[in-house]
Amino acid sequence: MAKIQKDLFSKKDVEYAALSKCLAHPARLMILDILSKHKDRTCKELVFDIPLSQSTVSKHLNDLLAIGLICRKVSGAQSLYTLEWNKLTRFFELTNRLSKGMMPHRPKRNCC
Amino acid sequence: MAKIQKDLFSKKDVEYAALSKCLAHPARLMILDILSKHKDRTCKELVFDIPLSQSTVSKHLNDLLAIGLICRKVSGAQSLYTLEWNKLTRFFELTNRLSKGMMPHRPKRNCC
DNA sequence: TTTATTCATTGTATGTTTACGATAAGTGTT
DNA sequence: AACACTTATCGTAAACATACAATGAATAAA
Repeated sequence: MAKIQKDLFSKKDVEYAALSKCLAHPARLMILDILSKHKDRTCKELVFDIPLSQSTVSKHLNDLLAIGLICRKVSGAQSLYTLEWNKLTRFFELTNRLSKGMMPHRPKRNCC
Repeated sequence: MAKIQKDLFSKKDVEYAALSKCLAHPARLMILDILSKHKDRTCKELVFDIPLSQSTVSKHLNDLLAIGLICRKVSGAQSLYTLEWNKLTRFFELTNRLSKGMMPHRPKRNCC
């Protein structure tokens, strides 16, 4: 019983949780950051910047691909990765909505 | 070798990844949402709203406690949980900063 | 056609997460 | 003191995540 029981929760929460999980690793944050500052990057270039093995970086790229945060284009012997801006924007918008849904209730003082 | 190699990445990325991981489960999102709309909640009340067992909800509460997103006050036989607004605000601010650091480079058209 | 380059995938080891039932530990009640 | 109530923790099990070396597959270069 390790799998999250998705059917028990709202679609919105499940989607946001899945996106959050993708941002829950420093290497994946680095990849997104690098891709946001360059039109595209090859796997090799990313491996050069990220202090992990080629196969591990490739795995992280797969995770980001799977949820649609990045895109792959094969070009000869190499793979070109680009950022999926629409998906990233969606995450930021969802966070904003979440923030706006919670923060209005914020009290003047905290408890702890 | 399953542990994230924290020393290989920036403090900022490690902190943001840890916070993201806490938001990466629908049950924990529910807890934060409920606590944002009520001054405090007992464990029992949260268990009533969340479709998981008492011990599992308690575990999620511990995770949120550990990173400082919520606070516990013992009151007689029960535990009162409250939201740590400062910590939640910090997450939203970090996301905003991340967004601002990435989005300026957004091109007019996407690749895929 | 060999050889090198690039990258995904496979195999493997280990640690973590999710989940529940059962139990323990505390408080309040009778 | 005995009982019920609330909650944390322990024990357990299965799935998932992290990481690397090795291998495979495809392209480019010699």
